[in-house]
Amino acid sequence: MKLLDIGEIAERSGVAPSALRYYEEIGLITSAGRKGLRRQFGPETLLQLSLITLGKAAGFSLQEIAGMFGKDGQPDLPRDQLHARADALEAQIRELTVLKDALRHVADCPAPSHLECPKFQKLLRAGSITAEV
Amino acid sequence: MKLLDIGEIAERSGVAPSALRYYEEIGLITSAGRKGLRRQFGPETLLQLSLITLGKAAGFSLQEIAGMFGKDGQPDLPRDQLHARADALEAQIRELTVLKDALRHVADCPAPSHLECPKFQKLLRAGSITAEV
DNA sequence: CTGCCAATTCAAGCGAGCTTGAGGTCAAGG
DNA sequence: CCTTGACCTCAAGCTCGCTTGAATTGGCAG
Repeated sequence: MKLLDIGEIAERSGVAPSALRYYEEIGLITSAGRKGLRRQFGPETLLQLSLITLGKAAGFSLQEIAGMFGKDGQPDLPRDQLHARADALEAQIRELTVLKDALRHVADCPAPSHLECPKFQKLLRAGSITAEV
Repeated sequence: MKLLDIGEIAERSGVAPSALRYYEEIGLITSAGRKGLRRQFGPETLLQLSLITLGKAAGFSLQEIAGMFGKDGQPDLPRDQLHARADALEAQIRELTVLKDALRHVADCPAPSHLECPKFQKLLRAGSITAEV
């Protein structure tokens, strides 16, 4: 099995070496061992980093991401909790869709004040996050 | 026009008063004026806060959110930039979908190591975030 | 008019997620 | 064998997004 050192991982994943060391420190990833002082990572680390990057973009904390996929990329969680996570993601996807539609609306609607535009308000309310206005 | 003071806004939006003051400080929202010392907010602030909350959940920084919708809830950006933002959101939605599917996969796939499961790898690669493994 | 209580300011502090810098080690190429 | 440079550790520092606390003000009910 071919091992990669931190610079290689950094370059191919786009994650800075300092960040990779930090991730290891908090137990989010694990190095396969050391060559001298140098950490050696297995290639699966690249896949894990894809997941981590993905999760971060989604607004999850590193702790939450660690909870979804253990250090080794295996889930620590029981199935139903994973599905619950997936459900939460679906909800978030719906919210993002609302935001996206809101943006498209403001880009296109000629109304003077979007916040007063009924269509716009309806969009937001569809997000179900809206406070009781 | 009915104005609300900060406590009312906080309660109805779920955003803490200290956070609201902070948002005003950084120019993300604007108060309609003061009654004595007390900030008074127009009801449209509640809608703005919905957008802000939405944007935060999506992983945007307050600066980025401010860029999408100006202080007054009106966009500062030209149409095409707004559409570009929306496009970026769509991309993010696709990524989230990948993450969601990945979670469902790990919940259901009986394979010993998901990172080695071809289906799983295909899922990740579909996210197009994956480094060249 | 009094007193309460919600609101104010301002400075300091906090947790997350890294980055930076100083000083040290060591694997590999010439 | 020697140099180079990528790696190491550890502590300190930084940005973001707030929260907390102390000291003060002032709107409003009684």
